[in-house]
Amino acid sequence: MKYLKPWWSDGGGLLHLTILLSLAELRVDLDLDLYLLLPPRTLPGDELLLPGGPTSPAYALSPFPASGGWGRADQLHPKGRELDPAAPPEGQLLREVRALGVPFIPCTRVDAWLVHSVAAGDADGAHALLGAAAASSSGGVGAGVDGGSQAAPGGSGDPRADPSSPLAAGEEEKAPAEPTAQVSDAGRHATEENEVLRAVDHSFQHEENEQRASTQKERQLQQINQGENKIADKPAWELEKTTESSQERHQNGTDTSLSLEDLFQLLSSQPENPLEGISLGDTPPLAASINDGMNSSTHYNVNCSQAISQDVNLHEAMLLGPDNTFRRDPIARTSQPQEPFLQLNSITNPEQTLPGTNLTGFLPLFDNQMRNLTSQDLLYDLDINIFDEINLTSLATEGGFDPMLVSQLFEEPDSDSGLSLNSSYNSTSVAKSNSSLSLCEGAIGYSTNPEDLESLPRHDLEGAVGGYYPESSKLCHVGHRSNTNFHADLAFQHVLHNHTYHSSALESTSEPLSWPGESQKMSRYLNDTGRNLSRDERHAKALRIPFTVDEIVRMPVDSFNSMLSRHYLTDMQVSLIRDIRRRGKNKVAAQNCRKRKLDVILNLEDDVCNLQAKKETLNRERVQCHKAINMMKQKLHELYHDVFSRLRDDEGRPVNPNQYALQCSHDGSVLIVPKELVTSGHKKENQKGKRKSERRN
DNA sequence: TAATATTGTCATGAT
DNA sequence: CGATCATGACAATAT
Repeated sequence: MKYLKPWWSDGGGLLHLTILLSLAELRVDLDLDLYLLLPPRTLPGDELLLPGGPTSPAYALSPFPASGGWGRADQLHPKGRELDPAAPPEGQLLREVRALGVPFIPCTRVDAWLVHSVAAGDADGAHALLGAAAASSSGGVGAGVDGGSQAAPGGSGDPRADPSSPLAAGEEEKAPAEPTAQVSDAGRHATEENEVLRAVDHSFQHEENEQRASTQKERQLQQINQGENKIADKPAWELEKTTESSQERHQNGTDTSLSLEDLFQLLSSQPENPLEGISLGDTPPLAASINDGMNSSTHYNVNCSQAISQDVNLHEAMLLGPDNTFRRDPIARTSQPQEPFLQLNSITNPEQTLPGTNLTGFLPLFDNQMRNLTSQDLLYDLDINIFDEINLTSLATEGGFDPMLVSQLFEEPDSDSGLSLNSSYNSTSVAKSNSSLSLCEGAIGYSTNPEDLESLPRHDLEGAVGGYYPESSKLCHVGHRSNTNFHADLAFQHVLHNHTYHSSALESTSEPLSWPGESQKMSRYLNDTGRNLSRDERHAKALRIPFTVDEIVRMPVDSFNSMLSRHYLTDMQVSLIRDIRRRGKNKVAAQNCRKRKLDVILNLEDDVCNLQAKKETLNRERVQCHKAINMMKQKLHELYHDVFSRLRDDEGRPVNPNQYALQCSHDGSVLIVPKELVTSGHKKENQKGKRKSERRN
């Protein structure tokens, strides 16, 4: 059981933000929700550690092995206090959600249920969600747009209504702190975003909606601040108008998007509401729901790993309709990856993170986020770090395909670190860390939203990108495009490249998740300028390349060529794609090369150390040998003199050792031989030995 | 601010 | 012959 650090774990209201965003996306786009909320690289058996910031609770999500899915709510157990004892039990919005009367679903519960529902075949649930989404797109979900809350903003909801909730028992609630400051802070964020998004959404401007949207926003903000709990039934056109007037909302810093209460209300009002019967402590309904789904539709009878892909299909069915021009590659259909390819949205912009989660302080922040999540904005990249580039692209979009503008972009002095393949710089070391980086890096997807298509000039669609994958330049939605076939390719490629050098840097880039601030590499992309796209990524955006840099680089050559042939790409696009691929490959090669060189250096250093140690050992042995030899010489010398001291010649006189020498014969006898004879004999023996050796040769 | 490390990119040759 | 890899060299950037 390991703990996974959530990517939004920079504390504060991110947990609540995630909840709200998830609920908001339920309304519009289920797959977005999954993409957004599925914890990256989370596997059954993992325990997800949700953020435990100073104002948000953290929970551990345990898998529910009985149903093969993710944990029931009653298996959620608080972990946050273990990490942060000072953390209050739950935030204001959670209390508000609980007070709605619908079964309370914490953030992780929503995630778990979504996975469970779709993956395990809860067709009803999926249909309900789709219905909600469809109704939303057609304006039928207008109910509750006001953002009114059924719960008292002060947390009047009974947190103990659901005994199974980990939040329920005996947890005190923290009162909102400094709502005014929170609101102003959120407003400042909204202003900053508005300035950027104004250019981005230039093509989406509808002046006639601005006034109404502004009025709505003001009203909603007022309701939020005053804690109004009523849910207004809004007509369909109003919701749609809200959707279309996202840009205007950005400008005003307020929003008319659905509140979480409305979303819950919406979900609860569905006749086949998948949430029915699902309570935190009510397991059988969940299981029944799953079983029903499996029985009612084999279409959803997919395993958990297929859920995401299936969800993409649902999304397409919802957004495009039967007569859309969007074409899915049949090969891609059949080659859906069997393993969950979890991606995350850039929705958790660190810059938008606020520590406070009190109601009045947080809702404006949520409001800001919701602006980016409603309708077509839901598909937008929320990372304002790239808005400058998007802006350029937007200009290109609006004014056609301006080569000058593109060339200017290409000539911009900012030569940020080129590619970012990670995205699997999955962070850095993946091995330690991982790839497709978050925050859009290396995983730039493109929307198939027909609204985006409508907003684009026709010649753009035909000339620049091709007719099959029209994407909005404003989009940086991770994994939104149905490139799941390529995900399999990526995985396969990753395996294939295992025989090559496994660069930690590469691994890190391959990591689908990078914790903000964790990697130095990350800081490089998320610098002070807020720029997080590499040069090639920006160029790709500028030229409206319908593929991510990561795809382009990692795709097998066959897939790459077929991809180029399948899409109508301009020469400039093809050239850029090939350059991106070449540079990406070379970057990886350079990383491998450096790693290899470093390893060689390290190995050489090790060899040097080993050889030095061996040399010292040999030196010591040599000294020992010298000592031993000297001792033996000394003993021999003493023995020699001892023998001669005892020898006497025929006349009884001592034998001079300088004139005679001792010589041992073959039969063991010792002879006293004059040294002249010994030396001459040695010479003769040496000559004989030489002759013998010469004969042998 | 200088020094150093890191990283991306290009050119080139090898596979 | 094209794609890819390996690597030295250079430049930009980060530390």
